[in-house]
Amino acid sequence: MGNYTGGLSERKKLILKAVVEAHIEGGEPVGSKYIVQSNLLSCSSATIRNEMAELEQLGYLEQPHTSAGRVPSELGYRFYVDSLVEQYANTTRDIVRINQLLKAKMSELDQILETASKLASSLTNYTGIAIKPKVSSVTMAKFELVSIDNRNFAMVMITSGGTVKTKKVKTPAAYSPDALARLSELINSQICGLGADMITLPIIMQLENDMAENAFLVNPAIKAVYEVMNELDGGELRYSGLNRLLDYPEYSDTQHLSNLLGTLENQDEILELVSDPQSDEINVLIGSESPVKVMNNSALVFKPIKKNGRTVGVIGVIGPRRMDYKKVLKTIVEIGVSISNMIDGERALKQGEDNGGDDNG
Amino acid sequence: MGNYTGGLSERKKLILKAVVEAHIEGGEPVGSKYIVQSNLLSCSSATIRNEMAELEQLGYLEQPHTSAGRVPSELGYRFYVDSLVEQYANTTRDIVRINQLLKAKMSELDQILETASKLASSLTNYTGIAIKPKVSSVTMAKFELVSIDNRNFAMVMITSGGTVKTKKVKTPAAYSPDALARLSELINSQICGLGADMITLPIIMQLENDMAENAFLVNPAIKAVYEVMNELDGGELRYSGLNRLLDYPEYSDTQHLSNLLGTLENQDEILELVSDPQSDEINVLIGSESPVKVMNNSALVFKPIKKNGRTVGVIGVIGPRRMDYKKVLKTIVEIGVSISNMIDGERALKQGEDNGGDDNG
DNA sequence: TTTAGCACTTGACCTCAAAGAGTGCTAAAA
DNA sequence: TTTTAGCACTCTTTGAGGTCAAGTGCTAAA
Repeated sequence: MGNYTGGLSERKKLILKAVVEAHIEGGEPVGSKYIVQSNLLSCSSATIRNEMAELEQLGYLEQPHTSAGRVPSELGYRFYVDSLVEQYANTTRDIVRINQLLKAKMSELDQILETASKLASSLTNYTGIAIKPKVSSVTMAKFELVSIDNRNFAMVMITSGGTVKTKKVKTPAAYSPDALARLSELINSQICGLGADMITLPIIMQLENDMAENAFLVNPAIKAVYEVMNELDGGELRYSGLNRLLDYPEYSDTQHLSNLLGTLENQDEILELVSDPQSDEINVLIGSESPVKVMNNSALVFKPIKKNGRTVGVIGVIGPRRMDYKKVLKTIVEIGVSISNMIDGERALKQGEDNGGDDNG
Repeated sequence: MGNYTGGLSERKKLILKAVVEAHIEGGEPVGSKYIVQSNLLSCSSATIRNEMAELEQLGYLEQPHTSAGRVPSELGYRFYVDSLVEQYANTTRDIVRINQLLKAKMSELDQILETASKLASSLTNYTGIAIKPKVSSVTMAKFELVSIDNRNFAMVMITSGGTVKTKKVKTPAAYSPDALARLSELINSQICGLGADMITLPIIMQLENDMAENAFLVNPAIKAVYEVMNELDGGELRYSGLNRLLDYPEYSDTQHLSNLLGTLENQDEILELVSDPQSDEINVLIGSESPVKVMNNSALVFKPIKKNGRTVGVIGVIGPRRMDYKKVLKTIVEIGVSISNMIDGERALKQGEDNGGDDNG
């Protein structure tokens, strides 16, 4: 990219940019006169009108009705955002402040992400999202079985990613402490390192065999392992600042807002959306670029959070299509870097092994 | 109560009930003519008008403006609800279906409550809430320390209530397996059974003393304990069906809706509200009966979930003041019973020490 | 290629009158 | 004493009509 002009004259670009920014700010169609007043250009409104008519024909602008000003089309936003992305791809300034805001009692990733989402929301005035996304190929690194009473024990699992999960297991019959210790031993030696799809029936039968008269403990335990793996696989999705949606007239249509809220709550669609990012850096989905229909009038900006090259979370914001992309991109990039610094200790940006080389624009 | 008439003639009660139900259904002021048409009463509209005028003077009805019909006042709803509460206080039927709906992959209380909230929302068409409420006097029953690597370990804590919580602990220096075992031993003997406010400095210093050269492990561990206790203390609050709020014109005022969403998201106020129920059975807060100002036009119906006499959660719904209390009360009671059955195994309804008796409706 | 000017279109907004719903009150009926 | 019919009154809702301002497209001149 870099010098790719997109087929637009320099003046058209300026006008397009002016229209987009004016519309983002005001929310209303932008007329030729307004552009002239902002004197970014030295020409008359008639000239602007001609240019705008062409921009409309090219698909960058739209006209709600004959005598209204112009509004950016999806393509218009896309053009605008692409130019911004170049600009912000490698921003790392101003992060000090965000670092400070995030630093409060943060130790677990979940908490970091949730706080980050709140932060993103309050800094941008849109709705923030935080996701612990679908992580395929989770394996277990370590098990510990903790007795609660002789019919219940807690299963503590540490995944390859370092996440700790616990699950209470209720056994069909009373067990002895020895049986539990033996089970722990076996699971640690047999199951560790396996993914969900590698724990097959033969392995389970072998376990039952090895447990002899305590075979009844195997099934509930394995079930717990499965459940945890699936839980991790599902991911968790949290929003903050949902009420900020209401600040924008775009969502004054009750039906539309209702649909959006419903979709957001359902989680599945959104999770799928962000679990499969196009870029490892910042992603921007404008309107119908998102496969979720109800988001046709909205935009979604998000950024995967990586640790040692693996995606461990996502942060972002959701808002109207006429989102203040400038502010949002900046904020999300900064928060992203800040989180990376936090969870990776010093070496925040390690050279990716297969992430396709360099990323300095 | 039972036969307490509330000072109203039987006819006034009938009229009040008719007005409330008509308004709940239609959302609009109810005129005298409408009441006549529903022929629950055999008298003319003029008579109804006289009665309604009196009901208004008594404070049970309100008139939005001179030539509109009547709308129930808060007092009117309260009267209506109180009569319903009598009716539903001991319902236990129809629970079979709810039982089935809840039975999917339910093992942990968190999951049960969240699913119950969704269920409540979809059955009533209002917004469902599920809460693991503020539980003061949490103590720890058991600790287990699981090594991750020589600078990190996971702390597994089982509370007096049987909840299992884990916390990752990062140590300021590398530690030996022996040190960890020793720490585990000490914590289990010293901290178990203590509440958050009983872990005092002398105790911590004693621990450090006992750990000798491994004293550096004590502080991070104790910090983790504190964090878990506070977490439990805070409770967790989940909503489902937020979009259903939009089905009601009461929330078409954007500003109002925004405030409500903000309050709901903030959690603190709502948690406090439901953590201190007036009744162990079903609670109904109508409009300004709730101390949360933004809920003046809303109603909150909730029911504590008890296990062995201790409150372990809350389920309920939030909706407009003109809520279909009949349906909601029935639904919440039924879901509540269903959950109780589930988490208590067989003896779902233990003879309350102070819950007062039988319940075969 | 740019600009000035003008006719035209369109949604936003205001006013006004009519319609409709529901009341309170009075006087007659039960 | 209670209920009912009838009527005048009040207030909101709705729609038509008219004005206004914004912004355009187009033409002709610079």
